[in-house]
Amino acid sequence: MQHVVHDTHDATDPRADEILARVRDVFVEKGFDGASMQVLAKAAGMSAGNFYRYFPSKAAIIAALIARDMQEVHQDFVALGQSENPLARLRELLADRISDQFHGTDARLWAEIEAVAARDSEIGQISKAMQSEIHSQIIRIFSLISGLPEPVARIRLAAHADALMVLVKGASIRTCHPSDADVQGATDPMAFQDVIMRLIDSLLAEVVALSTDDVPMRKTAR
Amino acid sequence: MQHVVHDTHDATDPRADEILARVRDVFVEKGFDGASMQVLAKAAGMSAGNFYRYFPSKAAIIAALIARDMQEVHQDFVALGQSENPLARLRELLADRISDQFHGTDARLWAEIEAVAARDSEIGQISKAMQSEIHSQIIRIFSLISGLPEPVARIRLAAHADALMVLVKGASIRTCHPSDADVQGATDPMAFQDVIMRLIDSLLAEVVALSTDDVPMRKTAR
DNA sequence: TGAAAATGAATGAATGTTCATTTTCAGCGC
DNA sequence: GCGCTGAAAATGAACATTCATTCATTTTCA
Repeated sequence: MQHVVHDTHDATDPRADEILARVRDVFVEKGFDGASMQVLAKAAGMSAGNFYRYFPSKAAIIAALIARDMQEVHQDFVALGQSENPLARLRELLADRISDQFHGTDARLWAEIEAVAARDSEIGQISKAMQSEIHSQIIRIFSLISGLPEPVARIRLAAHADALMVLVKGASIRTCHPSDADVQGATDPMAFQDVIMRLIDSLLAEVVALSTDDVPMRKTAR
Repeated sequence: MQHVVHDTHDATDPRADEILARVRDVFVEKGFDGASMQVLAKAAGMSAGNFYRYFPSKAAIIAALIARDMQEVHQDFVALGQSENPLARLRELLADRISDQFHGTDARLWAEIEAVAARDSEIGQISKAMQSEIHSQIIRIFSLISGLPEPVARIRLAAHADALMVLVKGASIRTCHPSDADVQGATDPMAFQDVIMRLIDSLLAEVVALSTDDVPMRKTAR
């Protein structure tokens, strides 16, 4: 986890950033509807009333939370693009995100956001914007590692980018499942991550393969 | 919980079943906390008070909803096991579940349940039980198509089963995303499903490969 | 001193759940 | 058919609680 130095003045109020960091866990534990403004305010270390000076609504908090994550991811991708071996670095980054002992709570927050996004249109749009952002970034990297010009990659590899997102999100959610003390169904996490990584490799292999292959649409020979 | 004959009323009140069918959409649209008991009761065509004669709590409704789905999935798998070409049938079934024009709302309900399961322990346990059920069923099919005895398959292929579940769930959620009228990020659904199916094929290929391969744990060339 | 920051009690709306009451209706003697 | 009966089915108004949001008041501090 190469934590990029958080610039104090990143077009974001550092105070708000501090609040978000404290508030995040409450959302993870209690969910969107489960976390009351009073509790959130207390977690932020201030009174309920004052809390509204920073975030005019609960949805706004989630929105800011998403924006914060988006920025982080964005920076990761920028760094990725500047790397001299983007493919290898991408693989590393994905492996990290799947093993995810660090951002383990991220997955639960994502699940929460995903559910909320389905009914709250404001959050829904922001969430969709974030997904779209990430998708674009992946396409950019795909363009790099495949050698295809970006517009072409955007057309041919859009589905691959989508699949990659599904894989990583699903795997990270599965990985950080809470209280897996079952003797029965407990799958070895390592083996699971290995399988997922092999799937990712298979997907990335297709991406690089499409750079040499000129057929835009291949009828799956299977 | 072995082979229960799928009689028309399977130890389940047909009335309750009818109610669940009507109530389901409300949960899909409004979410767990968003759907009030009053609204749910109205959707079921009865008063709030009477509603409690059928379901003692909101969580109980979700629980019953999950149980219903589980039964459905269970039957699918039983039929799968009796098929004479389980591998091909499994592929078909997965493809169906991914394309999912039918059960499109299922995915959103799943997302909702997943989020709720993280904070409501009752639903969490039931949800986990369902996942475990499905996992077992998949293992059983894997055992069939690989030729490995079931206990062995349960050990060697647990991770594959997990990965398969992640893939299918993730893909179906992504597929049924609402209002994808964007000109920008709209990925061709067909292409997406193709990629996912190729990943699934890759996974299933590993499953059948492990039947001939005797190495229990392979260090992945890293 | 005065504006910004912060408080916390109050408000009003919403909601899960309960319950006293009413409705429905099958059985039954006539 | 008819009135009676009693239990199950159904109602909808209340209850207690919770919670987002507001605001008059107090504190901070440059």
